[in-house]
Amino acid sequence: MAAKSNILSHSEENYLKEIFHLSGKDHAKVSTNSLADKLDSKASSITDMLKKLGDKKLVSYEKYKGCSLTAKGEKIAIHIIRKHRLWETFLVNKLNFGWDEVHDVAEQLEHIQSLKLINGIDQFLNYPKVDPHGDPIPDKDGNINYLESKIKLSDTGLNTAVEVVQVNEDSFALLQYLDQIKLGLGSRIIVKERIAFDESITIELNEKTTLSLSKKISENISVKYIAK
Amino acid sequence: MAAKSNILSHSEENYLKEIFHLSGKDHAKVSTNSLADKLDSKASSITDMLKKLGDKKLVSYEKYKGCSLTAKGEKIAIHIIRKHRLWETFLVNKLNFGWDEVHDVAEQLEHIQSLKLINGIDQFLNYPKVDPHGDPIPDKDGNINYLESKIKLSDTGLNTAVEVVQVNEDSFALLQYLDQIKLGLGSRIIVKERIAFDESITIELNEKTTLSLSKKISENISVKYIAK
DNA sequence: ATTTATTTTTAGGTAAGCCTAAAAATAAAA
DNA sequence: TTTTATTTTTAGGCTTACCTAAAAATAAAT
Repeated sequence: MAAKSNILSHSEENYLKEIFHLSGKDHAKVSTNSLADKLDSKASSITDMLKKLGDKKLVSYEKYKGCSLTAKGEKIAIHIIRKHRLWETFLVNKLNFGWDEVHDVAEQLEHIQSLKLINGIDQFLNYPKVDPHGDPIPDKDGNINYLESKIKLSDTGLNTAVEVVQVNEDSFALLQYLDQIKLGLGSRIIVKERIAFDESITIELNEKTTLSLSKKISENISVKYIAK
Repeated sequence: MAAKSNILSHSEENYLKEIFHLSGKDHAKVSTNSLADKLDSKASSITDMLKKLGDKKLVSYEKYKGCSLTAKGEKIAIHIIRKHRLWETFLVNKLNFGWDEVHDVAEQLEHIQSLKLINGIDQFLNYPKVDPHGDPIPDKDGNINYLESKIKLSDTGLNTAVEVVQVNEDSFALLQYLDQIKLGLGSRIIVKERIAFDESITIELNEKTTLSLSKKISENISVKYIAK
């Protein structure tokens, strides 16, 4: 019996990571098409890979029923996400990358195989809790400290002070725009008005600027309420 | 006509790097078998790849005549070596890796694609000139500052003070042994005796220890003469 | 100059990870 | 419930980067 290698390909790692993201906190089943979408490939390719990951016991997969991560698969997914977020933090904090410049590089760095390296980076950064977009960084045991009181800006009540705690890192264009209007983690916002027609909002930003944000933007920004 | 992608696979990059190393400063032709040896693969695989790299104009290749890098191929090879050595330096200087622990991780990191990243690391390290094994780090334009007066310990004259400037990074066992006997970059050595039978040498190390080194070890350590 | 040994190439095959097109299963609508 | 639409899977192909075994070219030895 050949010793199973235990080392996963970049592709396999990306599948696990994406299943984790799509599955969400409730560990919901993930459909073939949604994965194809996120991974920029075709449904038939997804089916192939899900079979393989199923055989390796990293994913629970039943034909036509979607998939979810096993404990083993989830552990690996979380470790990849840990690496991704630590590298992003390193790039921003130590090498002066902008928060809009880190994603692609981190997608490469997350596949580097070395516990000593990533734990070294963690220590070097003094064990950061969140990455430059406000996403929690799993610790070396895989624990993730979710901010419970996090709420989407699109769901925020009117005339209440909130603080930006997280933004979606997936869109380069969004991050660039937020940079431009000087909206970042820690920014203070009061939603002044919500327009029924398109669900856009008018906000007061950092006690200074007043501006309008589309629904699409406000859905990708998360905040927490703060004592005023 | 399809736009050629310009991005090389890890495998292609490894071939270029290895051809550069085997070719040496005189740009000698590299044989198929010597590459197969270094790359841990079979001659037939090498032939396949040399054809491909030849088509891409990264390598000059004529059947049965060996290969050498084109200007374009050499530029890429040097860039990969730059990345490898900068990462090794980062691991040792910033993350407290031992010089025997960095090779495998650097082999992975050297393939990360981002000029901003590697130039950022270079700056962060304050533009180091040599890596932890004493090998010169190419600058961002590809210039390599070879130490002209470098000489192998195996070729050093008797009773003359020399200083260790470089050791071969390829062997984990060698680096570990050197660590053990406390021989590192900057160590001072005087060769006291050379045994004709096996060409082993007896050295005085750091004005303290006296010990014997095999020919194989002394060939993998380079030194320069110093004023005593 | 032949013969022998070594090196290199060709021919044909494999596994991973993707693809398209067609078939099958499931979900939604009439 | 039957039809229609959507989702997912199967079947068969492609490319990359390997492999083995056999053939061809080159180098070394007699």
